[in-house]
Amino acid sequence: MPELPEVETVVRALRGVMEGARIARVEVRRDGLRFPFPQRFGPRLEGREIVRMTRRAKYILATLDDDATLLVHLGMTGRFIVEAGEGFGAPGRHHNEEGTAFPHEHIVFHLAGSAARPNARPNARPDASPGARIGYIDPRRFGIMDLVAPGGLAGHRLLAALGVEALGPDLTRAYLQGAFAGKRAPLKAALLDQRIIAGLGNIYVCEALHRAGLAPGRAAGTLAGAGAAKALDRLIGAIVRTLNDAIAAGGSTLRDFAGPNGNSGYFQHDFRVYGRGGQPCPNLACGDMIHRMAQSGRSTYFCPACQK
DNA sequence: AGTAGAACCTGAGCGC
DNA sequence: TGCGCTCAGGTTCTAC
Repeated sequence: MPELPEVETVVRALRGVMEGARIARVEVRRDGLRFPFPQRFGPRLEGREIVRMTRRAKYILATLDDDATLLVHLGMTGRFIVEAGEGFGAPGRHHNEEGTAFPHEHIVFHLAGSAARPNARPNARPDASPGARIGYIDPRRFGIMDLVAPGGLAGHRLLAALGVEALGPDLTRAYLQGAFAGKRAPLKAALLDQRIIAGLGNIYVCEALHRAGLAPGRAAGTLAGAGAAKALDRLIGAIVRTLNDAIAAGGSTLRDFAGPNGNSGYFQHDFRVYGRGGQPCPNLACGDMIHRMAQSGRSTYFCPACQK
């Protein structure tokens, strides 16, 4: 579940449990995910308090009380499952009958009980997570976990190259005019490029392009000219509205994803084009069908009549 | 320089 | 039931 709205949903859910809590113990069950875990990953986390949970693009950032940062990317299939301290809730979710871990649970964070957190921040809920257990599950292991030294966040190789935050104040007409100028790459590819706008993924690019009435195959550079200012404004508005609507819906749930609280998002019911090849265009006046095509190896869904 | 395609992994779904 | 094929929310490296 890994585009910006899903990551934001996860951060909000984890914030209520982890912010102000202390990490008592970490189970590290393999050497790494997409990349190897840093040296002494678990021991360096143990005993630390999580001061703040934030998000940058699709990255989850947990600031620790020693100013180091735990950086997490969910890849394609990464997810967290939170269980409150009292035994194991939701039996069978990720433990089998013998109580052994789900095969793809690679990391488990055991938080200290509330009594062990005298320094909990005012906005932390002291009794929300008595010794909560937070498991990280990721079958395909495209996810990332790293521990960034104090002051090293801005220069981190994964964050340094990111473009403007999709829901941030820097996503402006002027910025995109500069970024798209002279680009012959398809608009779809330009929007997926995290170096330009950080946070969009395949689903929300398709959705935003349909809302904006712009064709995914159109050269990005054609939106950079002064004559395309209105179209560019439409695109920015569509991106922001699509993402905000998705966040409000708790993200999108494909297949069996459930959020950390066991809840699933429901924005997938609001998809206008994604996964709807062969179905009628949602624009009532249109009457055409949603088409599916491959762009740089990924599925693009669009309405050839509405999107120009 | 810029772009398609493969690669990294596993699981689900479908047709036969 | 089982096999083989395609596809999947992301990112990065290689080859034209």
